[in-house]
Amino acid sequence: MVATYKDIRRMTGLSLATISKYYNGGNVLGPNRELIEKAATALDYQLNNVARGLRSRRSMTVGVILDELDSSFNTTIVSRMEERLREAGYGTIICDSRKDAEAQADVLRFLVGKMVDAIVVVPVDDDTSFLAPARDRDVPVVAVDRLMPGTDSVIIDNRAAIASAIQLLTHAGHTTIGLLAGPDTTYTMRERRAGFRDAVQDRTGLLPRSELMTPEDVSIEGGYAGLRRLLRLSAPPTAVVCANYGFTLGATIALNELGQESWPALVGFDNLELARLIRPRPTLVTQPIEALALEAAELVLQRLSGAGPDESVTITLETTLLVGHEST
Amino acid sequence: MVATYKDIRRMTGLSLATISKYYNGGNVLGPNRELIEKAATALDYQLNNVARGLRSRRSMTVGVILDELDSSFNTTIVSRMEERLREAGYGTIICDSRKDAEAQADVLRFLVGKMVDAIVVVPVDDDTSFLAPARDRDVPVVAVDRLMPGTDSVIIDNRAAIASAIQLLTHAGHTTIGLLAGPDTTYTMRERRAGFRDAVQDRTGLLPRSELMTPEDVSIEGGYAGLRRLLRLSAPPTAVVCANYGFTLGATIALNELGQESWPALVGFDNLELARLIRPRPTLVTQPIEALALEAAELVLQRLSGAGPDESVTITLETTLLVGHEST
DNA sequence: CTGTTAGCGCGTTCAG
DNA sequence: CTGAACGCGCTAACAG
Repeated sequence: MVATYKDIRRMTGLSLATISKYYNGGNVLGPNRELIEKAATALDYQLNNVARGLRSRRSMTVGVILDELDSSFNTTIVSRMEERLREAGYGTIICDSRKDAEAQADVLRFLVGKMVDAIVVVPVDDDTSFLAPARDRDVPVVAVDRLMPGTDSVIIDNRAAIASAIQLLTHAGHTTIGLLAGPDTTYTMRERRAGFRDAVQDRTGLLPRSELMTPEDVSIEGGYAGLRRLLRLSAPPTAVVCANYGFTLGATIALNELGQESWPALVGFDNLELARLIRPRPTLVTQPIEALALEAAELVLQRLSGAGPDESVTITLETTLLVGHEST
Repeated sequence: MVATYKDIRRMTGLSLATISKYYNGGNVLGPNRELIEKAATALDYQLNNVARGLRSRRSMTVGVILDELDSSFNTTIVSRMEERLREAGYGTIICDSRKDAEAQADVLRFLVGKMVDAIVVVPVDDDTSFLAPARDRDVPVVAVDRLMPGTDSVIIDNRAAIASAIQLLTHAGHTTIGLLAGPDTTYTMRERRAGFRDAVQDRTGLLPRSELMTPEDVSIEGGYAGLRRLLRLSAPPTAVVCANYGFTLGATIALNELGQESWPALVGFDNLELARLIRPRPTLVTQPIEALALEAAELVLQRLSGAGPDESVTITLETTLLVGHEST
């Protein structure tokens, strides 16, 4: 049987209230503190967080919903966030929505039912209606990597990220540049495509032809097919920007299957580890993923402590451009 | 304010016991069921799992401790396990031990304090003493990818996995084969090295020279350095087996930096996605990672339901060999 | 089948 | 600073 306050009372003769105070930072006399500590170690006592949560209406857990778990971006987010939250005493319950909106709504309800104190989400798309159960119960929500109106968000400056890539490429003399990006249904892709269009117009004075920025499936396969399509155009691009990590992978696979002569310059996204594996070594738009995670964690903790403004907060971080070899 | 049984009682006139029975699968008369259902939707009622857990002594969460989160192996494990456990109503709290034994002991205590109903762990090393707090409180533990005496374990047949690789290579005429593996401090590496030694002796009649199987740091860098070392030997191997995914990556990076002529045959581990990216396309020992996760989840659920034998259970799964190109 | 009565382990009033 | 008493929301005996 697991020890409770009652067992400590039996050993120390103190009352439950005093013991409770000891564990909650109240003032307890020195001798009594020692009594409690001795009893606790003797009994191998451990606070019961469930009972505690019942009274204090806090489960000391936060829920994290990811659109996929098999991505280095999300893995880093979870790892860093979990570390920070645990430091603050919170457990992290993760759920994978598998990029499925219905599953996402399900797991949100699941988490709300689990009485999580807050929810962090990398959402499937821009639809925020699935958050209703959380809002109804005043469970704070923080979105990562998506700007969601009325919700705290931690994002990167997608337009600036793409613009930095375009600047590098135009500076190197490229005038026909292709983009591998997904459909405009998610904030991230919409911003990156818009950033591409604006930056190209800015630097060349012309809007990019639409065939240079046709939406692809958001997947490695999409990047693969997209790159091949771009190179088959009558006026193919001499440089290609990949709007995320999967596209970068897919495009690289396609390049590897082609003759070396026909390689366009490539600018990819994320994952430094990979850069060493790939020929040609791509230039990479590098997101501050760990910082993103930490900002999100801090935002959660701030909301949980009741601090922070009434309106929703948006934190925007900048990317850096890591220039590769053979690619510009 | 969130609704409780009392609110439902007020709306229906029924007693708390009846409402409880309704939510716990007891027999409740049709009209009463409807009354409760109507009240519940009107009040937007949701069961309070914390209160429930206090009575029933189950938090309906399981803790998962990973030695690292940034590995496709562990990511797949978590993703599949989480899915299955959620299906059964359990939340999954993850913790990253970052391959640090002390951190591992800390998070275990953290999870026990969070009243998790069971713990799944991919342990840092073979030392099981850190599990004591869980054992003391009768929290079932399942180890994944490590054989731990006295603990339920789900593992793969590491010796057979390596043997299948050696068989392929010797069949292709290789007689001098190198191994990239870590030190013998973890079960997995110990088994794979032993499997290598035995299989080579089996097929060639000779024990492999120790310089062909020197331990390397378990990392991409270790694989990189190890492959270069092997190729600089006076009698370098004509084929190399990589004992895990990181070594496979590192070795491939090293190969890419060398001239094509000097490539030995390579057999790697895991990650099919990667295979398409790499030249030469390696032969891969493929672990049934999803099956591993599902077996672990089922084992947990079985223990949670009180079933299963008194002794600890070991489940062993087989790997398959995915033969690549240009590599044998 | 339903209602009544006790708690689960802890935090929080209030007196003292 | 300490103790007694109550209740958080729910489940588990019992009666009826």
